[in-house]
Amino acid sequence: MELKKINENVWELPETYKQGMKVKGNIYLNDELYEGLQKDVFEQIANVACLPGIQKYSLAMPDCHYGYGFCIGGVAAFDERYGVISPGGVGFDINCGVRLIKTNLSKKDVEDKTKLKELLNEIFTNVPSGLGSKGKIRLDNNQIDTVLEEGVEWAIKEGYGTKKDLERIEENGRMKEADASFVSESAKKRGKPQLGSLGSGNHFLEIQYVDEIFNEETAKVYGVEKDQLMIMVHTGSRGLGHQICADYLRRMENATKKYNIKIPDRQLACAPINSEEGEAYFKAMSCGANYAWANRQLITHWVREAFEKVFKNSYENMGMEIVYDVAHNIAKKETHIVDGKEKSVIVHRKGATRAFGPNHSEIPEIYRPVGQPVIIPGDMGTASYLLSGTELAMEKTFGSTAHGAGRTLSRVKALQMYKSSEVQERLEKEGILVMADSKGVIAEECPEAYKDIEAVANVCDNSGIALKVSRLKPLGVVKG
DNA sequence: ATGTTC
Repeated sequence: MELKKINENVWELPETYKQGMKVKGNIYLNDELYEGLQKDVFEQIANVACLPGIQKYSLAMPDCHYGYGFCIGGVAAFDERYGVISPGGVGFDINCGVRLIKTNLSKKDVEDKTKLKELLNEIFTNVPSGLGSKGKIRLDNNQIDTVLEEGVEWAIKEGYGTKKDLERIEENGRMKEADASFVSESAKKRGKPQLGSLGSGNHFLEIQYVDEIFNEETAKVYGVEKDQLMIMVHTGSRGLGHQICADYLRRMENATKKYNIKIPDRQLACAPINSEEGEAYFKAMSCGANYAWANRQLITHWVREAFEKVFKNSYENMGMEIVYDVAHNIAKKETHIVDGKEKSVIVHRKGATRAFGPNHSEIPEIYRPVGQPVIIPGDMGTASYLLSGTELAMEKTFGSTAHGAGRTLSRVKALQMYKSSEVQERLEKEGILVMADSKGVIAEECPEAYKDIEAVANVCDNSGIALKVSRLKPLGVVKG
C-alpha cells in the first residue's frame, strides 16, 4: 500500500494500513529518503500504532530504519493512566546520546597537525575505547548503586566536573525515578568496570570545528561561532544498559501475557505503565540513563585533562563548557497537549532527540529564548549538526526530532567494500585524523556506510521539527 | 548498541 504524502516532508500511514491500528502513522521524510525506505519500517510504525493507549500518531523521524520491535527513529507517546511502556521502544543502549562541549579555541589552534595528533593521542590514552573497554576507575557495590541513582550528581561529588555542568544536561543528568534495587546483579557486574569508557560501533569522540552558522541569533545564545573548536562525545550505557534491556524484555514477555495485551510482534513486549512490571522497567531504565550520563561526564573530565596537558592551560581558561547533552534512546514522563488539553504521557524516543521549543520549563533558562540545543551526529567524514527545538515539534512530534544519519550499508557490507587503512588515508588527505581501537571499525564506519546527514538535517529544518543552527566538521576522530 | 547466540 502506498503512503499518503501530506506535504513535502510528511508522509501519512493510514489507519487502514494494518488491522488494529489505533492511530495513524506520521513519517518525516523527503522524496529521496522515502524512496530509500524498506517496507519493514512502515510495518513497524503500524505495529506501534496498535499498542494500547497510544496518542495522536505513531511517529518516525527522517533517519528511521528497521530496529528491534520499534524502528530506530521511532517516537510514540502513551497515556499515563492506561498506556504501555516497552523496552523495545527505548532500545538496547539505554540513553545512548550525545554531548557537545565547546571551547574558546579555534580551528587555527590545531592547524599544526602534530598538535592535533598529540591531542588525539592524549585523548585516546585517557579515554578507554573499544569493545569490552574498561574505564579507569573501580567501583564497589555501593558506588555503582549511587551512580545508578544519582547519575552526574555522583560524578560531580567525586570531582569529575562542576555544578555548572549539571545545568547543561537533559534532566540535569539524573532521572529521579531511578532505583538501583530494580537492576540485576549481572547488569551491575557488567557496568562496574566500564564506567567512563567509549565503547565501539558508531560511538565516537570527535574534535570538530564550526563550519557554518545557519542561525546567528540562536548560535549566539548557545555560545557557538564560526571556526570554534568543539568536542562531541557519542556513547551510551555500555553493557549495563544492554543487560537491563535484555533482563526486562524477558520479564515483559510474561507481563504482556499476564495483562492480556495483544501485540502484532513479539518484540513489542510491553506492560501497562502503572503495572508492577511497567514501573519496575521505568526505574531500571532510569538507572541505565543515569549511568550513561555519568559515563559521558567522566569522559568529559578526561577530555578536559587531555586539553589541559597539550595546551598547558586550564580547561576553564579554554572555555570548555558543555553546550548540551541529549539522550537518543529513552522513555520520559512528560506533559503534552492532546486534543487541546494538557495530558501526562510516556514518550518513547528510540533513535530520536528531544527537541523542546522556546520557553519550555524543562530546558536550561539560558536557552529558553530559542529552544533547547539538538545534537545530531553524522558520519566521521562529513559533518554533524547542531539544531534547536521548536514549538512545532511540541505540537507535532511530542517535542522530538531526528538523531543521526542512519546506516545505509550493513557493517558486513561496508567491511567487504572498504579497507580501514584506505579510508583512514583518504580522510587524512581531507584533513581528518582517525584513531581506532580495532582494525575493522574504520571501514565499518566509513562515510559511505551512512545516509546523507544533510538530508536528515534539512527535513528537520524544512518541516520545522528542529531548526538548523550550525554544521560541525570533524578534524580528529576517536573510534572504538 | 552488546563479554557480536548464557
